Amino acid sequence: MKDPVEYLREEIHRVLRSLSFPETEVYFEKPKDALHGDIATNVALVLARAVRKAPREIANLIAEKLVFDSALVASHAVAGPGFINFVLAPEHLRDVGRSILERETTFGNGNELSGQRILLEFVSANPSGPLNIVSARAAAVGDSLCRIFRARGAHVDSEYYINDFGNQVRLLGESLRARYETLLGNPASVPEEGYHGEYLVEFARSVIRREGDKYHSLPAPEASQRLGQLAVQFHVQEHRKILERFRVPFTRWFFESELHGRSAPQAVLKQMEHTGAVFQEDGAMYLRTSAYGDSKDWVVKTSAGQPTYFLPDIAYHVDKFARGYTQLVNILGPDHHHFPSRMSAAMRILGLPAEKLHVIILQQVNLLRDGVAVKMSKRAGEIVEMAELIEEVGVDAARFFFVLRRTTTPLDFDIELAKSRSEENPVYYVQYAHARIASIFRKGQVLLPDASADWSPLAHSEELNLLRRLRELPEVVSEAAAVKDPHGLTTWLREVATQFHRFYHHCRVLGERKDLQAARLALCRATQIVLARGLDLLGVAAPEAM
RNA sequence: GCGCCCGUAGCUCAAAGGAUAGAGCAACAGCCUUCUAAGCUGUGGGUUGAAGGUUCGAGUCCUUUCGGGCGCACCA
Repeated sequence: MKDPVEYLREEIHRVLRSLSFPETEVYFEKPKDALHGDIATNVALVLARAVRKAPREIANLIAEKLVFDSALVASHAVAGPGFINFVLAPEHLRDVGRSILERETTFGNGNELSGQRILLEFVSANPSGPLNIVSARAAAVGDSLCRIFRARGAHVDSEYYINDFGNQVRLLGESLRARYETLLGNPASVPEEGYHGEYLVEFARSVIRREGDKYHSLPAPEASQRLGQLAVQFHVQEHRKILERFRVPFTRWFFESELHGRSAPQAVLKQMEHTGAVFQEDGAMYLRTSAYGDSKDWVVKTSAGQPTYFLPDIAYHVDKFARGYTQLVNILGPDHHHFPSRMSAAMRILGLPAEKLHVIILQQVNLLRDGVAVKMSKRAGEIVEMAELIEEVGVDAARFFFVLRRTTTPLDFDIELAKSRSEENPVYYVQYAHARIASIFRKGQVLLPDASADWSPLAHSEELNLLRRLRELPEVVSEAAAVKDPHGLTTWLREVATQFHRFYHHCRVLGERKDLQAARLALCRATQIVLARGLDLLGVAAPEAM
C-alpha cells in the first residue's frame, strides 16, 4: 500500500522543480478542522519570501500542476492564507482498514528509532519506605514510554536505581532499631532525621516474628547496619511487587552499592580532578559545574570527607554511557529540577556527550476525592501509598489517569472519578468501545474477519471517518515518542472511541445485507485491534465485556 | 532573592510557529419493543493573565510584568 504522504511529497517536489521554485523541505500536517481535508501543506506560505509572490498565488500555481493517483487522493484545494488541502480517497481509507487486519498488533509501529538504544530510568525511589503516588505516575509514564519507543523501532531497557548505600541506609537502620528495641520493651527514640513512618513499626514486628530478639545482643552500630540492610531488601521486594502488579517490569534493578564495590565514585572523582574541574573550599571538594552553564558549583565531597550523593550519581551516569546507549532518558520528580544542568555539566567535564541525556521533570500529583484535596503530611507519615491507590481504583484506571496530562503539568487525580463507572470516566469510555465490539462478535456468533474481507461496501461517512481515525495511530505513536510524552495517546483513544460510538449509533452491523455486514464486521475488527493496541501502549487492558 | 513548571470556556485540559483556538465535564433540550444508554444527537459558552518584540503568520519563540505551584543542603 502506497503512503499518500510520501506520494504527495514526491509529487510536490516534482511540481516545484517544474516551476523552477527553490528546493525546500515540504511539511504536511493534519488540519485542525476536518472541513479542510485530511492532509495539508503550508509549502506555499514557506516559499512566499523566496519567490516574492503572494502565498495564495504560489499555492494556485502548484495546485494546478499537481497530478494524483485517484486511489489515494480524492481532491485538493487551495484555502485560507495559502494552504493546499487534500482529501484522501475512500479507496485508500479502505486500504488502511485492510492493512490493519493484516498487520494486527504491529499496526502503529514504525522504524524511525531503529538503531537507537535507549535507557529509561524512572521511579528509582529510596528503599526506605513505601512507594508514593508520584512514583506511581512516574511508573505509568516511564513504562508507557518504553512501549512507545519500542513500537517505533528502538531497543529499550528500563532501569530502577536503588540507593542502598551511605548515610541514608544508616539512618534507616537506626530508625528500625529504635522501633525494634521499643517493641522488645526497651524504649528508644527514632533519630530526628530518621524515618518516622508507622510502616517501620510494622516491619520491626515482622522481624521479631521471624528472627526474635537476635539483633538486641549485637553492638548498636552493627545491629543498625544489619537491620538497615534488612529494611532495604524488604522495601526493594515491596517496590518490585507493586510495580509488577502495575504492569511495570524493569530490565534491571541497579544497586548503588555495586558502584561502591568497584570504587567507581573514587575513580570518577580522580578523573575529574585531572581535568582541573575540582576545587577545594572550606575543606570541601567542589565540582566546577558553573563552567558549563550551571548556576552554581556543587559539593562532591564534604569537609568531613564523605562523598555527597552527587558523586555516585555521576559514576552511575558514566556507567550508563559506557554501556553504549544512544539515548539516556531520566524521569525525575519536580524537586530535582537542578539535575539536568548539574549532571550535563558533570558529563561535559568528563568529555561525555551530555546531549544524549534527556531529563523529564514530571510534575506533582494532587489527590482529590470528590473534588476535595486529600490531605497528606509527609512528616507525620500520612501519605497515600501507591499500593492503596491501585487497590482502590484498579490498575487500568490508575495507569490511564496518570498519563492523562502532559508530564509538565501537575495532575489532579480524583479517586472517585477514577472509580466511577460513568460517562465522566474516560477510561471506561474507551474500554467500553472495545467491549461493545467484542459483544457484536459474540452476538453474531461470527468468526473474526480476516484481511481477505471485501471492504468495498463501506462508503457511509461515519464508516470513512472511523477509518480516518484508525489511520492516525502510527503518527500518534510517533509523535508521542518524539515529544517523549504518552499523553497524546489518551486524547486520540477517546477520539477513536467517540467515532466508533457514532458509527455504532448510525450504522447497524448485524442483520444488514450480507456483503455490508461482512465489511462492517471487518471495520469493527480493525477498530478493536487499534483500540487494544493504543491501550496496550499505555499498559491498560482492553476488556471483552464490561 | 535565585531556579524550574504553569496561566487558554464555569471546571479539568488539548492545540510539534499555521486557517474561524478545540475536547471532556458541568448547564440546557432531545433519543432505549432494534448489535451493551458505561451510548448517541443538538444548544449556549473565549480580549489564550497583561504589555512590547521576532515572523508572511504567535496560545506556541524572545523581553518585561502580574498571578499560582514547587524547589533552593557540605541530606538522599
